[in-house]
Amino acid sequence: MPELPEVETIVRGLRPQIVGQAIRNAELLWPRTLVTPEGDKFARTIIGQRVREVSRRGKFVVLRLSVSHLLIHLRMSGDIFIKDKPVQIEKHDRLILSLSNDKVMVFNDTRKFGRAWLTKDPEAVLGGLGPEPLSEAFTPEWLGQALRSRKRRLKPLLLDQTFIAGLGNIYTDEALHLARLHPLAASDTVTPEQAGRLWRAIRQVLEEGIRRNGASIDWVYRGGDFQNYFRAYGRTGQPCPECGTPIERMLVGQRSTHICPFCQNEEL
DNA sequence: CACGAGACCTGTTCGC
DNA sequence: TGCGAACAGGTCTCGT
Repeated sequence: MPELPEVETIVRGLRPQIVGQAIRNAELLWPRTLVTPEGDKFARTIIGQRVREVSRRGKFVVLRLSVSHLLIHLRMSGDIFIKDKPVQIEKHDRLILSLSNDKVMVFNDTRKFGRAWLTKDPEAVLGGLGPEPLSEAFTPEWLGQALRSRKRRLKPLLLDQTFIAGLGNIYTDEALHLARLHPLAASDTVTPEQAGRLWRAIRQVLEEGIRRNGASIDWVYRGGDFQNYFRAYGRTGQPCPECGTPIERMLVGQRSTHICPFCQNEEL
């Protein structure tokens, strides 16, 4: 489910409900969800700490606690809910934190890919991430130079979280379509003009995604409606919004990829 | 360094 | 109707 705009939407919803609350109890229902620390040390360490701040780094939800950080990555199917006590455990609930305001934070994750870290050194987990695409550090010049310094196909490079943090399959397809760039184009051949277009497109699709509270697909519905404004993603056979040519689906690095063969044609 | 394949999981949809 | 295959918003690890 979640890419940068979906995670940002979740963080914004979470923040006012849990900042300032103390953690009264912790239940780990699927042990593999927790990368660190081992077993019962988790509950012992987290109980009693207070939530100081809720933020996002790339696709990670970051809870700064009194003495540790709790990092959560939702991967494909993870989601976080705040519920009133008493809660009954639902199918696929993996981690439950009881708070001092009689609410409960539930991490639910159908496919069990999601992961959490409780650590005093969040940089050990987040340190390898590339720049935040909505930050000042992400400039057209930086992007152009970074693309030229590698020799990769554009789409897998944009999906690489050590290159830029936060893009996933949807927003990458959307950004490449908006920038009129082919997902297989070699990064070291992108001109400054094209890099500028890509920079604008990335900013634009992420900002619109956030404005629309993310995208809701399949059975995962969170209220976002960006899925109604997709240009390319998931629109195989439907007309390109720019030129009417049917959108085509192809495979790039094992990920399904959607392009307009007319607009995104710098490849052939 | 770049890339493909397979793994990790459960659930839904598609094709015969 | 039934049943296996394909597919899903992510990332890691291994082999070439």
